[in-house]
Formats: sequence, structure tokens, C-alpha cells
Amino acid sequence: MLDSIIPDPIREQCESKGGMKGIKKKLPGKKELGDQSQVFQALSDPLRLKILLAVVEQPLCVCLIKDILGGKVSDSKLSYHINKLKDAGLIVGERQASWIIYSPTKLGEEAVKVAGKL
Amino acid sequence: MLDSIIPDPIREQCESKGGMKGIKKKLPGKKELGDQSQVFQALSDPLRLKILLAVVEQPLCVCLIKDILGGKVSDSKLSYHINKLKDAGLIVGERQASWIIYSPTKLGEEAVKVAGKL
DNA sequence: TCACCATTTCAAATTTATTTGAAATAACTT
DNA sequence: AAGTTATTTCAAATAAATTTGAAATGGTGA
Repeated sequence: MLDSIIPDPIREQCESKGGMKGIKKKLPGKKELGDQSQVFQALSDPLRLKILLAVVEQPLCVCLIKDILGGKVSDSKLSYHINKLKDAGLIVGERQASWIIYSPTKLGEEAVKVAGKL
Repeated sequence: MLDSIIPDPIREQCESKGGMKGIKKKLPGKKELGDQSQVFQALSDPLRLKILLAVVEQPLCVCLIKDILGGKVSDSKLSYHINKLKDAGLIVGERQASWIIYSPTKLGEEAVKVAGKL
């Protein structure tokens, strides 16, 4: 591949990095890519992002999350999105009497710091 | 809302933060949430993540990106994914003779640092 | 136990994202 | 100008994510 016709400066840069083989080796494997993209996918919806940001401000039960989102979301819809965040490991829910209180995980806290930079 | 029946510790914490109103005010608006989630959505696919990581290692033309991905992607598919990254502002392409060389933007570089933490 | 509230689950309908293959551009070579 | 290579565009097909509404679950308190 490196010997086919490609821009000269690129070829040189590639070779100084061990060629295509060298570059490929630095990239994460299937599992790591899959895990990371699952987290990003959980963050890829404005509603979910807002939910995460909210519980980072303050752990909340589902009904208060709903209140924050402004009434335009059904319970089942909300539950679906909460689950996506949970499955991605961004939040956890703990039962307290009738309610389930959601709070961010370590990963969830990281993620919002990160979101701020983008 | 704050006066309906919810767990006591939660109510107190909320009130110390200016109530639901206070919490809502700290959350980003529609535009900001939308922009951030678009970036996350671009990162939410393993193939795209790999493309971004690759061009961060080394600016590359499409054909070399294709090589890195291991031949299992068609040109049009690859082009589609590259476009998503471009639309999200994570990479830019610059023409050099016959080729278009893709490299990360500032945002793209940030994003990969971030991915490492997740 | 019964009725009630908070939340989740399920399957069907809908929307959005991705894949495919063929055709279009764009720049280089002859 | 015609041919070749790199890359993109387009529309149709497929697949995946989201929304909906109804029904289920699980805890609480009379």
C-alpha cells in the first residue's frame, strides 16, 4: 500500500511512524472501540444529555427528572432514555421507598466534564 | 412540584440549590445540547471512532483510511462516515493533487483525548 | 388484602441512521 | 480530448433507534 502513488509528504510521514502497520497497531481493538462508542451513543441524544446533566447537578427521582424536562415526555419514553444512560454505565438508580433516585457514576461525571469542552 | 411527596433528603438538597427552578437554570439550552449531542452522535460508531483516531495519529487520504479499516468498507460507505465526522466539525479535508487529506480539527483532537478517559 | 403511586416492560408504529450499488465530479496522465 | 484514479453524490433498500400506549411490577399505606 505504501508504495502505491499517494502524496509524497504523507508517505514520508507514514513511514516515519512505522508505515500503515505501525499506525494500525496504535489504534484500539474492536472491544475498546465498541465500549467507547456505546458511551458516546448514550450521550448522542439531547434529552439524555440533559438528564445526565441534571442528575450531576442533583440526584433525582424519575418524577423530578420529568419535571425538569418540562412535561413533554411520557413516562415510558423517559424510562427508555434513563435505561440507555444506565446501560452505558453513566448513571445508577437506587431505590428509596417508592422512588428510584438516579445519580451519576464516576463515568457519568467524567462525561459531563468532557461535554463542557466540546 | 417540590411540595409534592418526594424523598425528604432529595427535597432538602433541591431546595438548597434554588429548587427545581434553580437546577433547571444551570442546564444548557436547546442549541448547546443539540450541538454537543451531534458531536457525540458522530463519535457513536466504532468505525467513525477508528477513522478519527487514525487521522489524529496521521493525516490521511481516503484510500489510506480505507486501508487502515481493512478492506471491509466500500468507498461510498467510507465517504458517508467521513462526512459525518466532517459535519460534526471533528475533521477537515484538504485537497492535495488527486487526493483529499483528512486531518483532525481542534475539536477532533479534544474528542480523542476525551475518549481515552471513558 | 386492597387500592394507589412510581416506575418499568412490551410490542407495534414511526422515525432516523446506515448500507448498497450505480452514476457523477474532479484532478491528473497520456 | 479521452482515459484513469480518487472521491463524492444519489436514491432505494435495510437496519437500528425512538416513540407510543397499554399492561405489568413493586413498594406503601389504609
